[in-house]
Amino acid sequence: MGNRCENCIVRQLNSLKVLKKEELKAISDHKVTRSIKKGESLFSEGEKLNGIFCVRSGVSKLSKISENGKGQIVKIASKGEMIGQRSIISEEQTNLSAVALDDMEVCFIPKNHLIDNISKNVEFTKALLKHMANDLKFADTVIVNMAQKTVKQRVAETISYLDDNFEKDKDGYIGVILTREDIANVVGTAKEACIRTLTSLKKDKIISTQGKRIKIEDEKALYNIIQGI
Amino acid sequence: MGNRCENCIVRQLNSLKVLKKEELKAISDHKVTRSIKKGESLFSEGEKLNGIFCVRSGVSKLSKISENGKGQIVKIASKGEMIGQRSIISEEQTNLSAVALDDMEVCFIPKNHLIDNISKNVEFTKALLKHMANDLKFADTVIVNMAQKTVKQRVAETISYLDDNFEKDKDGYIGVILTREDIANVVGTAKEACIRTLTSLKKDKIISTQGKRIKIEDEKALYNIIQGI
DNA sequence: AACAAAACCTGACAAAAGTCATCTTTTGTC
DNA sequence: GACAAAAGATGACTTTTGTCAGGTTTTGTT
Repeated sequence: MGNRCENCIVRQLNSLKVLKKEELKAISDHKVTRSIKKGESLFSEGEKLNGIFCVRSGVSKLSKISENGKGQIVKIASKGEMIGQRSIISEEQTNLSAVALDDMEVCFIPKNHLIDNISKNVEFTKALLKHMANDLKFADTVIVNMAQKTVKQRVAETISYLDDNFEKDKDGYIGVILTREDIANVVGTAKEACIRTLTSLKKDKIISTQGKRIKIEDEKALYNIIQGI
Repeated sequence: MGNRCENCIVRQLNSLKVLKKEELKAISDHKVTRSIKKGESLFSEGEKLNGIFCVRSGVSKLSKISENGKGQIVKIASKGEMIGQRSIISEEQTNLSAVALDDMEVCFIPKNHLIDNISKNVEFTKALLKHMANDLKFADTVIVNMAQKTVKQRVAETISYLDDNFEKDKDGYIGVILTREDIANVVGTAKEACIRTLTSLKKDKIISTQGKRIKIEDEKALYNIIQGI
């Protein structure tokens, strides 16, 4: 396997970037690169993880199943994202499931090599800490949105989020392809309500679609909807 | 001020417990103990904090105002809780407001003394990291609940949460006194819907109330409601 | 290209929750 | 203890969202 962490561009995007060359080498010697096909699962809720996944390419959804059986997507993770850090840090089974939305390439980094670094390298721990602080802030915002915004506002917000955080394709469409049901599961609503909302946004020329692909046509109007104007 | 951190019981409840005696002394020399009256604010959304607050007694609500003007309570913090850590770690203005629900006693610990410890003491950073990982897990659960549970389930969940996490008074009532509106703002619903739900729970002898005080009468039934049974 | 499976869409209706208006009770203060 | 202010409660009505049932289109596979 010629993919050394030291040379991996993905690393620049996450907390691993603060590690020194030797530390990265140690990790690289023990990591395993895996290919995951669209629809396959990286791990499931309740599993005990033995390490984290670093996404090299492709996109994964992280979701949690509620008692009533509906799944809630809590995060869409793509290139550079590290998946599973939280449960490694708190040393407990994972509270989320991860499923590939694309064909993916991920590196699996065994737990003990990370824990070594957490114990020895304050910079790394600090980087993780900052990252987690940001996740937490984001989570607070999501809670407020869930609690107080309408389905339409949340759909608009989700589209805007995807547009901001993932590259667009050649035609200007948002580069992550989600089914309507997946979008509904991000938004926290029923598939039908999600479809209806998208239809209404299309009618108002705020977005356009082609199959599952979505393009924003009127950014300002979308923003106004998010704000509830 | 005779209250030295080294001797403070509250410290046992949070990440400060891993600090060594000398480190605590340094913090203690620079902390300021403050009394905050019921209804007063510790800080407001958007403020830049110069340190964190460690709660010695009393209870505070941490909330976020959404664009439509409604407040969402994200956390109820009581004895031992450290307030403001997140924004100190990510070095940005706070995303929450903190208001006292009780008369409170808090210790203000200036930022630079904490940052010292974060940089020098890996154990402390690790403790913070674990704490934040737990907060994040909890936040994920709240997101799912908000997205997928009914108001009744969420009200029940909130009562159960308060019952589990705060001491009860002599008569067995939950020890945190929230207004109906505050409960609604935790649950993410309107005051009226919250009141109606509590009324219905009373009718079914699942809880009883006396003024603002709430007592759980039928824990099992409450649990079933949370589960949507 | 044909087919099946999956995903998408729409209508009709039911349930949940929000809003407004009004009244009652509690709380705090003089 | 009287009073005003705040909080609680309830009814009537509207809006939002969920559910079910039925179609259509897209996608992937052979």
